[in-house]
Amino acid sequence: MSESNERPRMKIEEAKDKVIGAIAETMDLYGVTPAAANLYATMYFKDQMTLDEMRTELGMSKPSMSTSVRKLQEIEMVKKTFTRGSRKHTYVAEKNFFRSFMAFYCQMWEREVKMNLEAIEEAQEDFIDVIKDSTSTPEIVATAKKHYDQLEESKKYYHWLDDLVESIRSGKIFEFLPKDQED
Amino acid sequence: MSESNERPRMKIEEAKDKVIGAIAETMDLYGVTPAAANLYATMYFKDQMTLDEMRTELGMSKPSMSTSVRKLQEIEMVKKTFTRGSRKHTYVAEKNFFRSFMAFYCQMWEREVKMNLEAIEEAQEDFIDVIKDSTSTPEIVATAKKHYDQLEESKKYYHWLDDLVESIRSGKIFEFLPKDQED
DNA sequence: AAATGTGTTAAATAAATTCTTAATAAACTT
DNA sequence: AAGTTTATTAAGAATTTATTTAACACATTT
Repeated sequence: MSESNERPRMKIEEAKDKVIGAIAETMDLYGVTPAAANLYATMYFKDQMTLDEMRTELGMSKPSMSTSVRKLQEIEMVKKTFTRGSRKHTYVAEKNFFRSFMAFYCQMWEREVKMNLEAIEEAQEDFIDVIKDSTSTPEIVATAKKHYDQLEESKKYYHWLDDLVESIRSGKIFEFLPKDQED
Repeated sequence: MSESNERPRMKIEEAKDKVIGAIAETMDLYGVTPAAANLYATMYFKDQMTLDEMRTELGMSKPSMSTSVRKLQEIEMVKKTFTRGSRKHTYVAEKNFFRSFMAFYCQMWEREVKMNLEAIEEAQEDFIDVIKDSTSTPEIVATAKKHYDQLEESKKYYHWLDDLVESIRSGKIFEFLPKDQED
């Protein structure tokens, strides 16, 4: 077994760990738990993993792996695969960062656009009511109008963000910014 | 004072609160503390604020406001302004979401590109050493090569992300995706 | 120069989140 | 159909993070 090829084996592990550390560190700035971040980074170098393999590899509990892998599935960074003959579920990490980027940011931005535009529409209606209200003093009307206009202006941004999402989803953005740039 | 224009005044506050709530909720998904998120959203409807005004407005401690506003300055969503005659520092919220977007994501992505590319370069050097190492078995060499190629492929993504940052910083992206789209 | 007002830092408390152990449910095998 | 394996859910423990209170430092004014 130990044919003294221990050193290169160790070096491979160290090299992987450098990348795993960097990926995990950036990921948990993305609102992912440390366990999920480590898990994804670990899976990045594996073909596929079962929950038990994850547990032994990361030295954590199985439920922790279960919830982490589910979170990663939600943001489409991990997919469940069908492995014939094994009763255990197997999971594969998305290794194409373009797809991870698309899944993560489009989901996040769409949510942001939806939530904020809804709030803005409601608020604008309220401001209009105040402007039309005869009991409002001129000063109050002026304030309402100012806020209304500010919100109206901000909508441009949310529409732009929506366009950005669409151009990423459709792949059109890669006509503007090619994937394989030379420099 | 109370000329029975209480109702429109209240309605304005309610309308603002709807938007403040939405902004704050999306913001703390961005790795900002609740206090900072609420603070920014509150400042969004104000011309400028001092630390004491923030404290009374949000009902929180002054150090909390101090650290929050500093965090917001770091991501360039708040700027310090010079107010003649007042000893208190005054702060203004960035109200142009395009600029906030630019500051926040460019900073985050640049950091990510830098960190991960550094780790990748180091790891790739290690993999090359393993490949050249005479004590490495063919199987180990194959593994090292596979990982090396996977990292090489991933670099395309980071270069693309870097290009994206550049096109946002320069404003070139708005030639591709205009700010004022009609639909 | 002393004193007041303002902002920041440090330590401690409070709150929230993450992880684990234990129990339950589901699915597959014999 | 019973038993075994696997995954999930629920509840509890522990760590981490956020906020506050208290002390400090700085600056400005008198």
